[in-house]
Amino acid sequence: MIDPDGPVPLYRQLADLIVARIEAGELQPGRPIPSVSRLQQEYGLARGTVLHAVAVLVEEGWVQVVKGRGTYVLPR
Amino acid sequence: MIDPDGPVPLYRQLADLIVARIEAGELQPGRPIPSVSRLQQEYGLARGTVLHAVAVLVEEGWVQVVKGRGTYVLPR
DNA sequence: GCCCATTTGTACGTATGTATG
DNA sequence: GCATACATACGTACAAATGGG
Repeated sequence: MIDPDGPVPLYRQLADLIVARIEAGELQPGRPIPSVSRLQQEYGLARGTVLHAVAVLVEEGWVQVVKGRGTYVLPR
Repeated sequence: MIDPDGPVPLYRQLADLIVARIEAGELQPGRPIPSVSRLQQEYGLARGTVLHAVAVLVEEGWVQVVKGRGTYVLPR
């Protein structure tokens, strides 16, 4: 899934992966994506790296973050 | 503010700048200086460079670092 | 109102790889 | 070779918001 040795930064790879899961319909609008801790475990990444990926997704309009609750997929 | 082309290393320039802000009373004893991320943004520097500058300030007795909280101006 | 678990936000410490002068 | 600087990444710690019991 994620290639730690490739030229693409891990946070970018993770962001792309989540987008793919959204586009595949696995993660649906209005529903939360896995929590930061969950993503950390799932992909074996550090917290900072996951947060970086989420920040990218917010910037690109894929998700919306609600502090204390979760990160939600936006409608398209 | 900071001159990337001058002979003075950026971390040294930043350290001097923060000292100036302390001496001007803008940053007060017992209060935190801007975070590493904040300083990165404010001055357009890399994380490592900011950390280097903070390390200099610690060495010179200007500030005290508290992990997870911030970097505080010491009383003089 | 109070505690507690969950979740996101912020922050510092350290390390590695790359590039430049 | 060395110092400087940037980007990335992991680790850890503390803070704030939410929701359930």
